[in-house]
Amino acid sequence: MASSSGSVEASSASFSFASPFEASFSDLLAGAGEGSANDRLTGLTVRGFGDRGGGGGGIPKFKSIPPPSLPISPPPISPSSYFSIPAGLSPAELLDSPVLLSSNNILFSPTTGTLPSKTFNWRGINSGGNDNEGRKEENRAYYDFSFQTQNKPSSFQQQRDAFKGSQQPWNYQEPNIKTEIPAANSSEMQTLQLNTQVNSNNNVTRDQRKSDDGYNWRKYGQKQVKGSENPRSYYKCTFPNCPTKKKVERNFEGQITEIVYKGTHSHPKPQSTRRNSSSSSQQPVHPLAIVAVGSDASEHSHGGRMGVSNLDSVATPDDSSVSFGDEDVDLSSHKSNIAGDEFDEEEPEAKRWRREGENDGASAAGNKTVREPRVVVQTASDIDILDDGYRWRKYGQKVVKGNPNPRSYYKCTTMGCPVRKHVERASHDLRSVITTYEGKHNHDVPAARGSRPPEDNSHGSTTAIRPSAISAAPRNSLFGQRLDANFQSYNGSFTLDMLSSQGNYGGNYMNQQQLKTKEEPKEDMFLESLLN
DNA sequence: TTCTTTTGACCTCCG
DNA sequence: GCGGAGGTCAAAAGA
Repeated sequence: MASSSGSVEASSASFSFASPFEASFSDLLAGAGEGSANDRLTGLTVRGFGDRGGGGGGIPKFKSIPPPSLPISPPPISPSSYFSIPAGLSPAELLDSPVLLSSNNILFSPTTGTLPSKTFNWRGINSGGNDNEGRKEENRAYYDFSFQTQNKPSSFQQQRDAFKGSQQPWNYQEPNIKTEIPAANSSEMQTLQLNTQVNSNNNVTRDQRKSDDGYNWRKYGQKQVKGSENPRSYYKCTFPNCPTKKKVERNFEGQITEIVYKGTHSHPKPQSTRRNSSSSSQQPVHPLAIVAVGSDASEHSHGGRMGVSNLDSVATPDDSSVSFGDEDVDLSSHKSNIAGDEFDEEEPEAKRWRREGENDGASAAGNKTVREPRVVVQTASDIDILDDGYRWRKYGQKVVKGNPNPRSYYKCTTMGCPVRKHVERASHDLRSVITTYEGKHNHDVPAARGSRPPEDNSHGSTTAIRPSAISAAPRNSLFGQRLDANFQSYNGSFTLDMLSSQGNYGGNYMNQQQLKTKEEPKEDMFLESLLN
């Protein structure tokens, strides 16, 4: 697959945003290309969705997630947010929509634990930035973002201009974070990599390596795992007696596609002054990378394999105290027959998925569904990675044990595709979103954003929820609140341009709750049972 | 000199 | 018991 890479080096920050408008990518490049060699985009990573197993219909590698508890300062419910909900779009519906889960694709490194103290200086991207000013507005950084919806012609261009302009006091001073701009076309994921670090390429000099998560890691192994073209690196926390490990997978460009943490740090985060070791920490992270957070329950009983079969303990780079016990993420608790699936109530869901996932390549042919669980824990700032390029339809919602937050169930709208996912806010941190993927897509990423999925044409009653509809918006932690009832308190001027201009997703979204698909009585019943 | 990364070999688990 | 796959070790190399 042809690819090019480039990066934007801003004065102090790198950023990423997802562009649902792949057609305008060249525009972005052209626009961003203005400036010095170091300031211009030097790389547009065009990369297909990595599909595990090498098959054409692999699960998209939107697998990066920040560790469960990035020390992101909980955003105040800021009424100052320039956020407005388009007419006809109720906040409640908005809250439920995965569309909102893709506010943007500024993907902070999953291992970055310093987010809270950082500000993102959007101005700096093109104007050279004003750190002082950026800092002043740090508190507003997540909210003072707005973009207009009225002018539709070239949303992407507008976004580009918006980035270039100085209208977004959206500050984030994380000099080392590489961000990417994913977009999708019919069969691949395009990633615009915006590297604001000193280096213009993907390589990071050793001196610049700084553990994003604040911890120090030592690489102790690397393997080429079966079913993945990406090598997997193994890291241990260098702190004495700390059992924490992590696995990092990178694509051929060195971008992190997956991070799996195992264990819990037995120590506080080291001071950042010292040199850190993790080479992965400064590597670009695929915007859709999932930090498959999970650890094997057997961790302490034997030196068994790491895995995501259980979520007994999830080490987070940022907050080692956070763990996903059975009460937090009880994957085995819900035995509901979702959409007709027969769940083995005795078998942990993730484990079951994993087991079934070993039967490769059966889903599309109507055989046993190939399932590859991907538990994604995201902070609100990273929820945009839910923009996986696929289209989802909500078919259920329920509150599961251990988490007062409702879990939304979504199904890939592509006909015959068995993939489902459910999304819920972490009970321990409302700003974290846990997404679990089930199955592998047996099709390419849907075509151009803005176009309606086939189901839309064939089934008038079916509404595709386009998670990426507004993904081009700069990350705004406001989105982190969108699932909260307090979301309605936002009365800013944020308008969902893409919602209205890109395939009428706003409208689709608005109706998602209403548009129960007729062809899925089971799901309706399921939902009803949940609501009762 | 120290620390980190690389990499082949070995170990462990599981079907 | 065997083989495959993933995880870990540890010597060598590199920064």
